[in-house]
Amino acid sequence: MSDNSLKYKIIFNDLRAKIITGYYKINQQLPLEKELGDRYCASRITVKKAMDLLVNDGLIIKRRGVGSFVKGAATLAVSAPMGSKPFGFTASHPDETVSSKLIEFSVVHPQPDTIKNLYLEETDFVYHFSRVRYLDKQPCCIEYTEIPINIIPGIRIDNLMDSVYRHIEVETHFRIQSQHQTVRACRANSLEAENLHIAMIDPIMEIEQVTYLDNGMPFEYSIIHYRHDRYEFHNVNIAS
Amino acid sequence: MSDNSLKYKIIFNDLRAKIITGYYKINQQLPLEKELGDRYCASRITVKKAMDLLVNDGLIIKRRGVGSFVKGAATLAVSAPMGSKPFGFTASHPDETVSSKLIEFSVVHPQPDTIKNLYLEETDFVYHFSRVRYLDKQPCCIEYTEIPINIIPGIRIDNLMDSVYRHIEVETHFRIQSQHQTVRACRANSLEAENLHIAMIDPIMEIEQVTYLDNGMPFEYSIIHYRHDRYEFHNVNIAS
DNA sequence: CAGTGGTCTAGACCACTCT
DNA sequence: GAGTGGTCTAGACCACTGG
Repeated sequence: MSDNSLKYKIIFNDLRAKIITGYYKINQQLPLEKELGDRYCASRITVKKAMDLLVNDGLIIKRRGVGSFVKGAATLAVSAPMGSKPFGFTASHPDETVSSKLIEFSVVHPQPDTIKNLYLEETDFVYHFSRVRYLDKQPCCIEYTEIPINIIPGIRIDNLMDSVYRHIEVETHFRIQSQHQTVRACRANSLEAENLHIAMIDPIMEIEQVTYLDNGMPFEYSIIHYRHDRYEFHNVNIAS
Repeated sequence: MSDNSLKYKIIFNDLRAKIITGYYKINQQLPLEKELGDRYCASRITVKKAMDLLVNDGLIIKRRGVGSFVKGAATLAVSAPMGSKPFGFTASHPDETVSSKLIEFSVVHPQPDTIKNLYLEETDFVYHFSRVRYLDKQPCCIEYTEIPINIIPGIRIDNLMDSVYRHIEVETHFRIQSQHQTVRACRANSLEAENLHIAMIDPIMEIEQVTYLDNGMPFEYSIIHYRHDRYEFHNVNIAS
């Protein structure tokens, strides 16, 4: 999966590292596509593909007739090395200690929002669970999740104390391919106030998300409520 | 600008419209890249480029050895037609009546966050203004903005009642090229509570953003506070 | 005018899925 | 084995920038 020996990924990762570490400085011009092609023994098209990915991540801009330049916000931009895009709470925090407290775990019929987003029937069954998630012992968010038992069978309590996504990728031959998210602000309820150690008037960042397997099937509907001081969402928009 | 006679944009827009209108239904297989190439008189590479853009927008998935399929969340996905990516409040709400109330407008030295994000000196001058923004007369958000006078000269009060971005694209030869955003939840202050017609305990969606011209220069630092019930943020993540 | 990146093609080969 | 999409190339032409 995600083979990093591909030329365009090698070039992307190499240029990305040189930008982030400051080898290429802000506003500095990058080598020309043709020259990078020679350097990496790649065609101009392959170099262009790698550099277009850097544009999408907000690290560089390209100006026709002029050249390519490191963007001002390069070090702040949302950019991960190719082949290591993280999905899920555990994978998103590799440098911190992730722990969980299980609030609820049952098998029930799906909620209306789950039915709608995962294309289920009222009579289907789903794993229904909620967890408080901690980073280095500090409460960070509460997740409310439903996963159909037909798609991902065999979830047990010990999976919930660890990473559910890891269980899925290990126990099935599927990979997690994509995630659609909606971000909102809302207020905490009493359960959240107690478990996240906040006041009920404190704001909450709500993420509503549907996660997809690599066969195109949506397998998870989840609402995540973050402490507002433990989460922010980064985004880059590029004109078409 | 953004020439829509390009083949890959035509193909992207056409397929996108057919997915959104339901001509291609959820989970339905799209025609093969080769067949679409014949149909649009384009090479397979050009068709692939258009379809990869659909993947990025969350409208389809591609499975090697199998084909391409309309994604479940296709109609909910974040996708705009090529050549019409909107930047700014006015352009993002073409179907509603946008109006503004000016709270403050002055020329001052930049705030520390502006200095840091736009690479200014303490001794530079910026336009400093804040506006309440209304959709169909309903208060929606407050924007707090600073723009260096050296980069975009000639902003006047009547520009602030309209779209500042439109003023920039009309009065300068620059285009707005990209925007880096950070999204958070926070609480309203008394000014916001009064102007947005909400309570001080109500949550707020905060967008902190830096906007770039097509020469790579950041020209605007802005904080936008939205009513939590008038804004949500959509996002699609694709594994690399 | 020379030189940049943008688009597009034809063709090749590979990795993968399904039967 | 047949057929899909993924990667990569060499080469062409175009649009744009700057001197």
